Amino acid sequence: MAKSDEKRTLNKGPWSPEEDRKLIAYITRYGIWNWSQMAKPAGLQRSGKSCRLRWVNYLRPGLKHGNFTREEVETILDLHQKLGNRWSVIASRLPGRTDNEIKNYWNTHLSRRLKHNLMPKSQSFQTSIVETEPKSSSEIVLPPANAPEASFAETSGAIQLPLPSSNLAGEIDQSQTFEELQSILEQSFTAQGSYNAENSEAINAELEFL
DNA sequence: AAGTCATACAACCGCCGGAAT
DNA sequence: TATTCCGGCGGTTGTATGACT
Repeated sequence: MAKSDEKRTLNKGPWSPEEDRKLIAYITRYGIWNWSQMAKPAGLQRSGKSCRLRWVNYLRPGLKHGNFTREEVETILDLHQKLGNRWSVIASRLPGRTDNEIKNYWNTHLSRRLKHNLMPKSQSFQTSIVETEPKSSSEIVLPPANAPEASFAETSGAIQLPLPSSNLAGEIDQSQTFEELQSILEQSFTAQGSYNAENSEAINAELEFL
């Protein structure tokens, strides 16, 4: 098929649970070797970029989703003040969070607040943070100080998953349930010595919605 | 209840830098 | 050295959902 035809037939938009499952299964079995070439053998009509984005931002084990903790928000504010829009650098300081997630959080929650507070950046954030119920959705609300702390387990970057030679390699097929995939992912992390309870929670969270 | 507006966030696009050839 | 390819980054858009009138 010509490249232009391939481009035309590529899926766009939201990922389906089935596509997620295929990507997880493929990466669990073969690891990450070349995004642009992985999609086809994985059975996905997606661009390599799309696959990479989906994995990095949502499927990768160890990711946290949901509300940012007070510590995380403070870290974002602090680092953004120092670094500007260097989201990937900021994300590297917030294990389990992605640059895209932080960027979205900034754009929807924090930047508007900055705009409304026509004060020097360094002061505006400190004084605009509220710790009670928000008066409007645009107001920054920090979690209580006793909220669970952010995990600092290292989770960023590509992971090394077992290759086909491992015992896990032959265990995945198209009819695999997510419970089974979850188990295999956990085994993958155990095998590489990076599995822990936080990974477990993250894997659960990732697979739950599927 | 229906229509409109605002918000949140998943995903895409274009660009850039580094590695490979 | 020049070219090509790939991965990564930041900006932006599209859409689903909730709030409001």
